[in-house]
Parts: sequence; C-alpha cells; structure tokens
Amino acid sequence: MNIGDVARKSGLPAKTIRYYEDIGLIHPLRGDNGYRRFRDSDLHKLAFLGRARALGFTIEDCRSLMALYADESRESAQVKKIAEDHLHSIDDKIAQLQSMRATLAHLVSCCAGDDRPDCPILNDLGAADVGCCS
Amino acid sequence: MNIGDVARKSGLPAKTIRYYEDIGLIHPLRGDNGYRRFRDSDLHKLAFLGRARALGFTIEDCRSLMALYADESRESAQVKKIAEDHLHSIDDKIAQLQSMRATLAHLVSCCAGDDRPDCPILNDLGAADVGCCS
DNA sequence: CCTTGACCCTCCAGTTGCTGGAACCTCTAT
DNA sequence: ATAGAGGTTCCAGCAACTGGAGGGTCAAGG
Repeated sequence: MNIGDVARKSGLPAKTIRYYEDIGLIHPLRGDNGYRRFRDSDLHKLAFLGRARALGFTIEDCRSLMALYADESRESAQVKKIAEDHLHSIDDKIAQLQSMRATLAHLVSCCAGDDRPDCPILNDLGAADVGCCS
Repeated sequence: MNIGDVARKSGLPAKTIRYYEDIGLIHPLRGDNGYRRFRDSDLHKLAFLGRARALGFTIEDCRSLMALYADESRESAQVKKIAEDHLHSIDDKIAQLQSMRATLAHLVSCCAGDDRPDCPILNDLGAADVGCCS
C-alpha cells in the first residue's frame, strides 16, 4: 500500500502519517522508487494511533501504549495507569473550562450588546474588584 | 517600576511580559540603563491581559478587547460578539472532552489493572469493532 | 574599591502535533 | 509525449509561551 491508501483507510492525513514515521511511531518499508510501502501491520498501528489520539492521549502516551500493546508480558495495570492519569488530566481540563465558562457566561448575560459603549465585560477585565451586576 | 515589580503585581512571569511587549500588546518606556520602565497604565493593561487570558481568550482576542477598552466610542455589541464566540468555542471544547471522558472512563472501569496482560483498553484501541465489555 | 547576589537585558531554541508550501520525482493513461 | 495524480524531501509556521546561555547593572556589605 502507498501512503494515499493507508491515509484513506486509516482516516489520517498523509502528512500526519509521514510525521508519525519521522518521530518513530511506525516503520514502513520503502520501495525501489523511494515510496513508502505499508504492510497491514502498519495500517493497524496507524488505526491504533488514530483511536488513541481521538481519545486525547499524547503522542508519548501513544508510544507507551503501542509498546504495551506489542508486549505480551505486559501487566494491564501499566495500561490502566496511563489511562487513569489521562482521565484525570481530562477532568482537570473540563473543570477549568467549566469555570471559565461560568464566569464568561455570566459576563455575557450582563452585557447589553447594543450600540452603547458601556460594557460589563470590559469593566470586569479592566478591574478585578468591579462586580458586573448590581 | 521594573519588570520584576509588575511581574509580582500582575501575577504574570517576567518572560511573558517581555513577550507581550514583543508582540506589541504593551509599550513600556525604557530607562537609560536599558531596563523597561512600566507606568501604572502598563500594569493596568497587564492585569487586563492576565484576566482575559485566564478566561481563555486568545492573544488576538485580547488585542481586540484592549482596543475596544481604549475606544470610547465602541459599541458593547462588538465586545459581546467576541465573548459569545469564545463562549461557543469553550462549549465545543467541553463537549469534546466530555465525549472523550465518557469513552475513556468506561474503558478504565473495564480494565482489571492487575498483573495479567489482558486489557480491554488495548483491545479497544487495537480494533474498533471489539466491544470492551460483554 | 571589590565582590556578591539579585536584578535586568537580548537572542536562540524548544515545546505539541501537526499543517502548508516549494521544488522535485514517479507512475499511469491517453 | 504529456497531463495529472500520486509520491518524495525539507523548511517554515502555528499558539503562547518557557528555558537557557551569555552577558550588563545595581545596591549592600566588608
């Protein structure tokens, strides 16, 4: 398979696949013409990577997960640890975003959004101790 | 004020403050020794930036917001538009993270996390059509 | 007067995970 | 022969900093 084929099958852009080879996540063969030649196992790895990335794992996590996947003598605790750590970092991000969201939604709801210059959003950003309502 | 003073007062790292000058968000004066000399107005802008960044606004949003803040003839609708757009992008991110979180939490709960190699997390990543439970 | 330590300066490189583009080569079909 | 669709490499850029090297400056203590 050429890179276009695995791109279509894996759903990853060709650029990304080349990048994954660059950083050593996959090792496709090369044809006499210099083209990358992908085996089924390469496609399988790319699909694995696509799913892991879709779950938000970092590239380094993906590297670890693929190593564990290939390691018959792994302990599932190792995998679970990576996944749990990631889950916590997702929870942290969600909490942070929800906190931002709450503040922002409140400010937005206080802003008239008309042609007058008076704006509680700017008032709030301009001075921490200015409540935007009442 | 020197950069260390404004760093302490604004809560922003000195590095970040230099960066903000680089990209033209602030324009502190310079003393004869080459040191940056910050006025109260610079500190005020940095505090504004710190709060806007804490709400997740991009640097370009911050630039627009600061321009509107300085513009006496602004319309609050312009500010509200930026804030609402940002609010939507936050909502999108939260939704995406919650979707990841749901999948991941399920997989984690299915994984024994012991010394055996069998792992539903890896099974799922390795093949899309493998349910991790039952 | 000298030294020490806390500041300050600039400039360059690295972070994460790609993405776009230039300049070029290869294959297939007409 | 040529057009167009594929492939290749390499370099630059994104966002928003962050770290470090290699230096200059300032105030206090001996």
